[in-house]
Amino acid sequence: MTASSQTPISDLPSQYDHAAAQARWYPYWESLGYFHASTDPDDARETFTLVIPPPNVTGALHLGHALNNTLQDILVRMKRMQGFNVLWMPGTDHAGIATQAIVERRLLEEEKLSRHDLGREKLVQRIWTWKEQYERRILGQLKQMGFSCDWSRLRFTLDPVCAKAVRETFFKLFKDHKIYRGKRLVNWDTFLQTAVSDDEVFHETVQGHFWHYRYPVVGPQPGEPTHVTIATTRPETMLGDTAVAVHPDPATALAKTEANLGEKLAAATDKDREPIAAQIEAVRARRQTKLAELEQLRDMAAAGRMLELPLTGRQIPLIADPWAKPELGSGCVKITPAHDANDYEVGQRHPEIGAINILNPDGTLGEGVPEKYRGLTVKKARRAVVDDLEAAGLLVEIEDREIDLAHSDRSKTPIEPYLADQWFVKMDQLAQSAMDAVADGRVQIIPPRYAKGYQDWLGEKRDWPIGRQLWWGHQIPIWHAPTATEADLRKAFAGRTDVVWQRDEEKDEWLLCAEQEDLAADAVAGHTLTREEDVLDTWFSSALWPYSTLGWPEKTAELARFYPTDVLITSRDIITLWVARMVLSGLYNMGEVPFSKVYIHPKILDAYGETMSKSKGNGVDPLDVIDKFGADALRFGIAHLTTETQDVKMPVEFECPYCDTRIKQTKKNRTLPRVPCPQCGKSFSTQWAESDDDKALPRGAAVSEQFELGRNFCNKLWNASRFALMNLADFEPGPVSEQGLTIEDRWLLSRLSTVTEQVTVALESFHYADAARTLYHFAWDEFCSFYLEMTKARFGVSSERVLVQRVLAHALDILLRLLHPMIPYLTEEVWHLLATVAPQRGVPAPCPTAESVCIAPWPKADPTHQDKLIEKQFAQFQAVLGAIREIRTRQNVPPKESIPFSVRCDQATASRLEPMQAYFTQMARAQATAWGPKVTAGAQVASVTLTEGGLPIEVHVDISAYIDVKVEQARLVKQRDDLIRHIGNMEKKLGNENFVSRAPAAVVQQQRDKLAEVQGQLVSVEAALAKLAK
RNA sequence: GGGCGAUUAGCUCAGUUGGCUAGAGCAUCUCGUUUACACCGAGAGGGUCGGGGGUUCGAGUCCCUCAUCGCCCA
Repeated sequence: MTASSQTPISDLPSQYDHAAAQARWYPYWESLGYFHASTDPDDARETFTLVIPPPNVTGALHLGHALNNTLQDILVRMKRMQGFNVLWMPGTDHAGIATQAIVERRLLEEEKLSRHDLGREKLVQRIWTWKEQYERRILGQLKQMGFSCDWSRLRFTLDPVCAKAVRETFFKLFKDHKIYRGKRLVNWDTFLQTAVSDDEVFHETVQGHFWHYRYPVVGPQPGEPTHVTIATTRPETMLGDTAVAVHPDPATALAKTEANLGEKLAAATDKDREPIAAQIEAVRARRQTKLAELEQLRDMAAAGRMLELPLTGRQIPLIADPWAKPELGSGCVKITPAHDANDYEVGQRHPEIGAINILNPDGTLGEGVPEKYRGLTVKKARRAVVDDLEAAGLLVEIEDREIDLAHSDRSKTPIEPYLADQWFVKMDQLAQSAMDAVADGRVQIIPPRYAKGYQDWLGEKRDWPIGRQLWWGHQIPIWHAPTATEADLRKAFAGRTDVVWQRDEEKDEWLLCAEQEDLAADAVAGHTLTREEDVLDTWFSSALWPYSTLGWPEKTAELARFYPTDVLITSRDIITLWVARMVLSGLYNMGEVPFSKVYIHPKILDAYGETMSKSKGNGVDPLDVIDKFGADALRFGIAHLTTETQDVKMPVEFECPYCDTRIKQTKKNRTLPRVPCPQCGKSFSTQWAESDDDKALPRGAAVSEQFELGRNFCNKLWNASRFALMNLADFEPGPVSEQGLTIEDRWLLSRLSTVTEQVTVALESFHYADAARTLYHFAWDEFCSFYLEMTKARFGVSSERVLVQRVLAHALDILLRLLHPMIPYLTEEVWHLLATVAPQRGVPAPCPTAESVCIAPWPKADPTHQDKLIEKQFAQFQAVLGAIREIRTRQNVPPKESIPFSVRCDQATASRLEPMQAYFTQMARAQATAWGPKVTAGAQVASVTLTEGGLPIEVHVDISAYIDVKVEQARLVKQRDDLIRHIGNMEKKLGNENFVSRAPAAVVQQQRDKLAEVQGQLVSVEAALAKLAK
């Protein structure tokens, strides 16, 4: 494609058409293969690689993804321009539980079917359909945002290439005895009938009860209590009790509690004192009333006494364990190891008490409870148990209480702690290797504060539960052989290295693991093998992402060239779940860390500081933002906000589809199905619309004003480019000699060089906001507001025209290249337009340019252009111009009127500024009447004294035709007072012996110079005042 | 309960190793369509840097403490 499909320069619209540019240039880049990383052996370019954090296929992308990928694309595009062979590896994640949960929920809602009605194969098929649909949508979104991934290498965590890596890793771990099966208390989702990880659980406080009831002591001896009282929020779990615990040393425990409270009291503020004092009182009282009894129970526990467990006919032991808190309740606590995390720990310390599972996978009560309760749901069982305890006269009290209840994030139903078989990876050595990699700097986490969480989490070395009772995922490559002997296995797999086995003593069976090929049910003669049903945790496959995507375990050209990758850019919430696991798996499988740098970026929050989510209704769809503001504006806005310490707060607004009014999103309106527009009165629908009436309304997009900055900036650039292009119609390439350059040319080249350096450094160190702000300021306030404005006066001068055109074409060229990573579409659009008028351009000599800015070389700062003196001199010009403009406005000089002014300054400054008269005319409608040290102010002038560049410059504007003495006096008086106060402060400082003797000499001198300047200013102001008073 | 981070103009944010009278964008006010841009131009107003201590010649910046908010881990 060439620019011929673009509009001719003379017809360019005055607003940047982002939609057209997006449609034009993305296919262009793709068709020319710019995003494709090369494995050609003759390609000697250094590689630069990063893998995308694969978005999961649960749903569409949100602004968080936009941020994450914008930052990656900015880096990738810069590196590509710097000449690297860049691979940005794209892909998506199957997100096992999340995706299956969504498809199951829809299945139930729309067809009233459970997954069991459908069967494994059909359900998985449905999920694949879902995946295809959402993957397409996600990829479309990524492309619209302009991301330059190597799409020819697209991967999915469940595709055959990744599956091979997963199989290989599992096999290797199993062979290394790093995988085992054990019983663990898991978070059981009774709706989805699977274990969910801690990260998939959210807590909610609900109104509940605290039931107190009594267990009879078996054969109480004289003087002993006949019952112990326990309390629970979940009475039905008593059916699974296997002990009651009492503290082994209640006296010491109470004393310790009291001592702790005492310390707290001493440190407390007045208002906190009272409740703490009350607590201490309670503990003391308790020692009086309860201690003897608790000690007696403790002795009974030591003696092996038993309790009657009501309703079950079982007897359970009284045990001594510190989990029982003597200061709380009765001091005794029931122990249900199979259904409570703390009780499970107690069970580990007292293995003899055992554990009884009372639940079926679907959340009804099962084999472990008396006949009568079997098949009841937890809710019904709770009522039955409470009723039966009451009937038995054992219920003591029911207390109302707020309870922290765990819910599954996936099904939104309450979690039941549940003892289940689980597959684990042993983490001791693996975790250590990942800790070492960060500790010794092979992996650098940026900003470094995030390394602490990473190290702390790995330091616990908790084994990794990898099994999920799901159907969507990598099925665990284990076959159970309950009947075969090891001799059978040896015989069946003689000579094969791709099958290994281990004994599971507890289950009394052999576990076989097969490397890549599945085992047939009859693979062992005379025995039947059954495949493990569980699938692997999604993180198991994403842990391999940096090399599974490159084809490992095959020895591919990609793997050889692109592993290890360079950078990973991600969000802080998956540092442990994902980053840590990639590091340890990379070390384990590849022997090398998967990336050397991890950049952790901020999160996008709404105006209330809450994370955005569809379920809260405060989410913003990047496509809505693109529609409204354009992809470039979205990207620039994001870069501009990505600072190091702050999360990105983004006030969300609805946009009325009728009248474009923006309506601030509130916690109240963000969950409504329809919202009325306060401007035009009509209602529009939101994401919550369900009824046909609501759905019929046009949708109000959710956007944020934060993107206006980017949109305005793009439009500014567009118009600046348009102006430049119009004036370059007769451009002729040629050399630019140093001698021909004016002060403004040299200023621009100097600034360009400095900015190039700053932007490069900022982007290479992930300081996106710095880079964006630097470019924004340079492009708008310097390139547009000064250089372009000044060209207006120069284009008409035939002797200057050619040179100005050459400098301008060069400046625009560099600016486009520096901006391309952030705003790729606009820069590409202009790049091609520029090529039509100035295909060869450059300073000092013109050279042919790249066909696309996407592959144009990244600008190099030319240090010979950097000139601090020129910048200072230019600043003087700006200051004089500013002074004239200020006086004009203040004195209400009509904009069209030209006014005379004079400047008193040293001769050198005068001879520099005097030739710039054309600009004072052009930019301030002012004519200089005199320049130099001998200039005196006329009678009716408004004056400003500048200290720009050290020496005072007095600007006197003749306003005899307009003067408003009062206005001028008021301003001067205010200025004088400010100066006097300021001088006072500085004199005080300089009069301080400590300051003069202890501060660095340079700082002291600086203060003295400043004082002199300001005193000079004061003299001028007072002189001006005196003149007005006449 | 432990850890991390934040608190600067009405709003969203900058502010390098402590050192010019604390900056930007949006919003507000005044004026404006003169060679690209009203998604624009010129100018103005607006801040006890969350509170309180401390270190220092000097604190938005360093230390302590309190308050509020957010996130992570128990």
